[in-house]
Amino acid sequence: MQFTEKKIESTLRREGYKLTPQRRAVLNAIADSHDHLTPADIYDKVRQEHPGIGLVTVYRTLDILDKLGLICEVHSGGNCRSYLMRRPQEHHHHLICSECGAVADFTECDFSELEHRLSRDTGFEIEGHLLEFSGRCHNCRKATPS
Amino acid sequence: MQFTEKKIESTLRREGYKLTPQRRAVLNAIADSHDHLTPADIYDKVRQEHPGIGLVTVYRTLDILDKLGLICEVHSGGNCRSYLMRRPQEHHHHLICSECGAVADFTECDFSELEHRLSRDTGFEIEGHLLEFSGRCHNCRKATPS
DNA sequence: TGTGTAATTGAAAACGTTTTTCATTTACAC
DNA sequence: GTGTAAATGAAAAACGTTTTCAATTACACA
Ligand SMILES: [Mn+2]
Ligand SMILES: [Mn+2]
Ligand SMILES: [Zn+2]
Ligand SMILES: [Zn+2]
Repeated sequence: MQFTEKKIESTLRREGYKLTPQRRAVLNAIADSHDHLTPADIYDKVRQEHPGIGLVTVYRTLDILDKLGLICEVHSGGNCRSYLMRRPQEHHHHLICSECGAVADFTECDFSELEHRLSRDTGFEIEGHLLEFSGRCHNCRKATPS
Repeated sequence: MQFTEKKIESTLRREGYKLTPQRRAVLNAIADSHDHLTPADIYDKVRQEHPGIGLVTVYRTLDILDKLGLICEVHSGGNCRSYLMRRPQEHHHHLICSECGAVADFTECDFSELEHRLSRDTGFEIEGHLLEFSGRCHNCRKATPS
């Protein structure tokens, strides 16, 4: 923990970000929890020790920490829905371009083995799954080869 | 297409829902597109033929169609983030309880083969993936065995 | 083919989350 | 210490979504 925290602080500094008490507080809130915390969760936790912090600062700090790869953003259930016609036996998954948002479909996914194992290990009764790959699509690769 | 549409209309009726022009319009908007449409997308499309429809009605219709299993909701990128500390080499995935939201972690995922194939077929350069199982957790199963 | 009624609709307002704006404060290089 | 650019927080705007409620409408039934 302390190790990780030190490393994170030095990363911030190295990237030219100032190390403010607010950032430290957000960092600690996340580090102290083994759960996923929403921005609001983090705001609430941080305010206990640090009343007066602005929610805006929490958002800004999260953006930075995420951009630096120090925390990771989890795509949790909520307001990010889109819909499509359910066509029978058309279970499929997506490849999404991180640059332009282009979507390609694919259908391959065989999780029967993994589902058995997980079910046994966790007691969950598995009902469905979500599989998504992200990457750069053909067009974006041509446009800006990295 | 016509077939699917007819089936859907009869399903609505069978479940006691009235078949209004607005519902038909939302249905057609989704059926006509092979893309995922957000509620706002659908609203825009529907309004072309059916100005005066309320966005509220779109939302309500989507809820119903989803509940009946006629369309499916896709978890697309957007505003549903939560954060956790990125611990090195801790790439992992989630099992999420659809009833209480409990989360269990697991680490197994080997997509190297699939990634190769997808990359070849689609031209995407794959950078990452998201895998999530949903189901009912141990506690929820004990509480309400289905 | 009317008629009654419960379901459905849309305007408006409320809501929760995230972003923008801007004046004030602060970290830190010198 | 001092100067300066970066960071903060209050407030308001901007989202996407839900609630409320009076007016409208689909459809079962006479
Ligand atoms: Mn698709
Ligand atoms: Mn986890
Ligand atoms: Zn692209
Ligand atoms: Zn549960």
